[in-house]
Amino acid sequence: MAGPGGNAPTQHDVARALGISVSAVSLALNDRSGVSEDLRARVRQTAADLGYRPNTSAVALRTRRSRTIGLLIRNLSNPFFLDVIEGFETVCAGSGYALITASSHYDLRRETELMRTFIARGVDALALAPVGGSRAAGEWHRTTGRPTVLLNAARLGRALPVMRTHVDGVAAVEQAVGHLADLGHRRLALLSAPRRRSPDPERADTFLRVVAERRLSGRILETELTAAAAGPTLDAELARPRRSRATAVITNSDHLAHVVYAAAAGQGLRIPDDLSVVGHDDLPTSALLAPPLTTLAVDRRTIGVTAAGLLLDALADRPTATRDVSLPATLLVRGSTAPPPR
Amino acid sequence: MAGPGGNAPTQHDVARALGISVSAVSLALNDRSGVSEDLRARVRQTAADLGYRPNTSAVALRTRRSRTIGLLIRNLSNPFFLDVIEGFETVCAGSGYALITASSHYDLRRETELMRTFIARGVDALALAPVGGSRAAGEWHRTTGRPTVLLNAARLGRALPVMRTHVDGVAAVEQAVGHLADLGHRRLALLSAPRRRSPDPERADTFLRVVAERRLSGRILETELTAAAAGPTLDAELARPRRSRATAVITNSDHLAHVVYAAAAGQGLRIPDDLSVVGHDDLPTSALLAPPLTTLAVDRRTIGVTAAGLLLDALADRPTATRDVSLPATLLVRGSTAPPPR
DNA sequence: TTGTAAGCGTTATCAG
DNA sequence: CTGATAACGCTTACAA
Repeated sequence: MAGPGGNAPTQHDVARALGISVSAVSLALNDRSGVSEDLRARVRQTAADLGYRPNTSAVALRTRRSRTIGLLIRNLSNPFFLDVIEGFETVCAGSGYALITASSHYDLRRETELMRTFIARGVDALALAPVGGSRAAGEWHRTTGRPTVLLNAARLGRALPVMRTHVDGVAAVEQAVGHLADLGHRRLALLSAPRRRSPDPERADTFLRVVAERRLSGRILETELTAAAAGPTLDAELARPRRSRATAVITNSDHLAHVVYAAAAGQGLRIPDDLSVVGHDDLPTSALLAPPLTTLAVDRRTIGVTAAGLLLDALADRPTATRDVSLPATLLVRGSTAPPPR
Repeated sequence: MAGPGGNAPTQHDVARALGISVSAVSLALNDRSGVSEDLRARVRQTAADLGYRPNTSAVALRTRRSRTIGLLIRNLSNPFFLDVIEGFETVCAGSGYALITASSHYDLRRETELMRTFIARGVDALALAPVGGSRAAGEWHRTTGRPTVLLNAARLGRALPVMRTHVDGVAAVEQAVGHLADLGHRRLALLSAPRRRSPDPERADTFLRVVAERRLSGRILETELTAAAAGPTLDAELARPRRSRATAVITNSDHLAHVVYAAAAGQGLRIPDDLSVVGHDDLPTSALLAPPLTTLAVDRRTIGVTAAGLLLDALADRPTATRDVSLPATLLVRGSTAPPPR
C-alpha cells in the first residue's frame, strides 16, 4: 500500500518483484498471447498482492481510449434524468467505464463547449440529451468518429450514423390529446420549448396535426423549459378570458406539470375542475400530488440502460440489433384530468 | 479541424506552424515565464487557430493532476442529490474541472470499489456522500493524501483533515420533534438507516435524546433507505394496534416521506388525521403533495456549491475560512402534520 | 529568451 | 516465449 503521497505500484514494480520485464507484465495482465500461462498466473497474483492498478492516464495516452463516457444533459434539474443517469451509470460501471457528467443548462453554446472538453478529455463515447437540433452531436461525430447516442431527441440527419434512445413522442402526444378530446375538451395547449431549442419538434408537430384532425383548437405555449420561465408564460395563458383560454394543458414532463399546478393555484384555478393537466414521465411523486397527476409513464431507467448498452456494444464492436430504440409511453389516467368546465 | 479519425492538433503542430520548439509552446500556453510576451501572444493565436486543446491524458500523466473530481453518491435515486450535483458540477466546470459521478447504491463494498477506481483514474479530489462511517474516505485520504469533502455525513475522526458540508441534523431533528410535541404527539417514530450503515447517526441520537427530555415515547424504525425496503417496515409499524403505534413519523428525506404517504394510504390511514409526517429536504414536489408535506427545507444546491468550493480552494492551496460547513434546515409547517388522533 | 532531452506509465514492435 | 526499445503528448530541468 502506498503511504500519503506515496506512489501507487506500477507495472515496473510488478516486473521487478518477479524479476521479469515490464512488457511481460503488460502482456500477461492484458490477456494477450506471448506469455506462458504459468507466468501469467504469477503476474496476476503479484499484481493483486501489490495492489497494482493500471494508471488510466497512461493507458489512455497510449491507446487513445480512456474508458470514459461523456454524458451531457440539457437540464440536470429535472428528476427525469436522475433515473436515466442511474441506469446509465450502473451499466457503464459494470463494464469498467467511468462517467463524466455535465449539464448544458439549456444553453447551446455551453453544450458545444462542454462537448469540446469531452473531446479534449478523450472520452470514448458521447451520450447527449441535446438542447436543440443536436448540433453538438454532429460536431462530435465529425471530429471524433466515435459512438454517439441521443437521449430523447429528434433523429439526426439520416447521413449521420448516430444512435438514439427515445420515447415515442408521436404516440405519447396522440394519447394525451385523444384522452382530453374524449373528455370533451376543445381548447388545448401544449407547453413546449421554442422550436429551435426543442430537442423534439416532432411532438409539437404531432400536437398540431392531431388537433387539426379532431377539429379542436390547439395552441403551443412556447417557453424556456425552466420553472422560472414557464411560470409567467402559463400565467399569461391562464389569465385569458374564460371562454378563450385553454381548458387543458399538456406538458412534456411532469417536472413542468408541477409548474402548471403552481400557476393554476396562483390564478385561483382548480385542477381538474377548471383546468386539466397531462404530464409526461410519471415521476415517483406524481401519483402523490393533489390531485394525482394524469401522465404518460415511461421507464426512465431503461432509457439510460439501453443507451449505455448501445454505446458499449459499439465500443466493443458488437453488432447491435438496432441503433434506434423507441420506448413506449403509457397513459396513466389519474385525477388531474376531467371534463372541461361548462 | 480534424477529419474523422484524424488526430487532434498537438503542441507539436503549433510549434511547427511557428517554427519554434514544443517547450516554448508549453511555456507560453501555461503562462510561465521564459518566453517573450510577443511570442506568447503569437503562440496563443495559432493555438486558437488550429483549435489546439491540450490532451488531458498526457497532462495528467505528466503532472499527476487530472483536473477531474470524483463524486460518489450513496443513492442516485433520491432527487435530493440532483440539485447537489447540479451545483457541484456548475462550480467545477467553471474552473475547468470535470466530474466523474458514480453511485454506491447504499453498498459499502461498492463504495470502496468505486473509490479505488477513482484513485486509478487519478482523480484530484473526492466528494463523498457516504453509506456509513465513511471508511472509503479514510482509505482515500490515506492512500492519496488528496482533498476530500463529505456530504451530509458525520464527522470523521478528528485526526483526519477531511472537509465537510452538511445539514445541521441536530437542529433539524430538534425542530421536527419539537413541532410534533407541541401539536400533542406522544408516540413518535424516526425512519432511519441501520446504525452502521447510517451516514449520520447523530440524528438518531438526537431523536432519542429529545424524546427522552420531553418524556415522549420514540422508536427508531431501522430500514434500508430504499422505497422497496422502507415500505414493509412502515407497514409493520402502521399495522400495530391503534393505541401503541406511532402517531407521527419523521424521515430524513422527503424521498422517504413519499413512501410513508404510500404506506399510510395502503393501510387506510389518512394524513394528517391519523398520522403526521415530517420530511426533510423540501423537494420541489413536496408542497404539491396531498397533503402538502411539512418538511425541513435545506438549500440543496448550496450544499453542492459549497462542497465544490471547499475542494477547489484546497486544490488551489487557497486558505479556507472553514473546513466544516454546516447549513441550516428550516421547518416548513404544511398540511402533513396535525394534532394526533384521540 | 529559446531549444534539447528526459521521463510520466503504458502498449506495441521487433529482436533474441 | 521473453526482453529491450520506441512511441503517446505533455511538462520541466538544464543547456545553449
